Amino acid sequence: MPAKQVLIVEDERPIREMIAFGLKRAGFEVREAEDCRAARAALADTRPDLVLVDWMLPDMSGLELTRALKRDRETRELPIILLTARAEESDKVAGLEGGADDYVTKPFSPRELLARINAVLRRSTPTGVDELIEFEGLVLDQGSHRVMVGPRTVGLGPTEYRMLEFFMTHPERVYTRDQLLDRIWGGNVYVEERTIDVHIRRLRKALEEFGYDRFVQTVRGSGYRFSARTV
Amino acid sequence: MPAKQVLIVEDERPIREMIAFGLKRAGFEVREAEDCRAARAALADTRPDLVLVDWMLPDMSGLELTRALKRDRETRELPIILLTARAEESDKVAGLEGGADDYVTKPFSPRELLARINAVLRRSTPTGVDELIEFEGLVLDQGSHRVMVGPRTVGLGPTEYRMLEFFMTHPERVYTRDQLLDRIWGGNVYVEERTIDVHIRRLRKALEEFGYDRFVQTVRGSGYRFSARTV
DNA sequence: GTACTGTGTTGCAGATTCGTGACAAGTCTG
DNA sequence: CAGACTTGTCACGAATCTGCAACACAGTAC
Repeated sequence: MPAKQVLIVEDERPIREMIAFGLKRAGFEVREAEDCRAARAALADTRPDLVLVDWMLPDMSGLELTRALKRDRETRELPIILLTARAEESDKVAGLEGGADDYVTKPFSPRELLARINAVLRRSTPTGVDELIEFEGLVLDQGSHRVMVGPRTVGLGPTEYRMLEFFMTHPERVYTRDQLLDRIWGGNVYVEERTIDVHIRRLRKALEEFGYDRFVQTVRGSGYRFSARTV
Repeated sequence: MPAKQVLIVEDERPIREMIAFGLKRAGFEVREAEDCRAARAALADTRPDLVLVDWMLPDMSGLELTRALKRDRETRELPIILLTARAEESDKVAGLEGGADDYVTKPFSPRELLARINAVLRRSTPTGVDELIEFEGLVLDQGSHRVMVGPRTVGLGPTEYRMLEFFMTHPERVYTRDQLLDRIWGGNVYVEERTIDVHIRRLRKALEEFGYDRFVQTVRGSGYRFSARTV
């Protein structure tokens, strides 16, 4: 079982680091964000397995962030735990109604926090990257998000590399060529949409060499999808 | 783009009709309900794209209705806009926490209402493709009937896909070929009405492959209806 | 029954979308 | 600079989708 990744959204640095320390010791991989903007940026990059959100944040309340994440299809499944101060506890109902999966009142013991996290993770369905990693021979180094195919990376150019990386972190979902350009080539580059097809082809070819066929699927009229399902 | 359907829940008839008039002029399809009970009945019949709820209603407060709708998995996704009188404005926070997507204070100009509606719809309705993805799979959560069409390559072309998508979101209701052309093909395309029949045939055929017969029903002289009832 | 209307079914040609190989320009390495 | 490697485009054929017409069948009115 690869390490679970937790994103901590908390503005007060000491608290944040304390939590991070505790989680790392418990075997979690930790990412940190000091406000909602940073959190969104982090989420756009990589999807963690769980998000810890402080109730009070400088730019947007944790509740609002929760609500926003639960509203977005992209992040709806993401388990969220709210951190609230005792005084704010009366708002816990609002917190849960906002879509949070659980809440923990400060001050809390590391043991309690861990218990909550594990409980929420157990509840949430793990059909995603992890499954992919374990199920298939492809190795996804969760830390640096480096994708390795077989003993050496062969036949994959940097672009196909990024493409595979993106697909592995966003499986089971169809992306239009437009979206792929956005998320793999990044922002404002002018590239023909059909170019995607060519890179898809190259990626497929490279994967085939290792017996990984049918992972990149075409959804006619829409785009492409990366799937571990045997179809 | 097919016309969006809005359900107005408002007990005072003049206000309700005024709003309805404005929305129709703006190209929306409008349904009306005078209280929460009627609203629920209407929702059981057909699911609109958005609901306008008055704060003060005879049988249940708009806030309660909002909360109830947001609590039910069936209607959770449904965007809701609350209509509040100026005096009630202090409750707006409660309204939003109850799950409403936006609120508008009376009196409001038609223009403002339209702006809010469009904003909410923009937020809640992803691009066509994304919507597809959401149904990719394919999941019809129709009450207790959960219908799934296997993963991709169901023999469904984009058009049949949109057709199924439309039917799934508007079940239990008869649509004429004319309406189907409007809402599935969108606005101004000249297509023979009989073409609908062909696509209906293809959709039926594809569904049959998965044992989902009799979902698409013919209403002779009128049109077609999609029903999840096993009849 | 007969005529008539509405719907089911099938085949097909044009249109659209995708897969694939080739290629020139660009980049990096030594 | 040569050579190896990447990368974006293009062109062409293959696969698929789409709307239509034509025919078959069912329901209805007389």
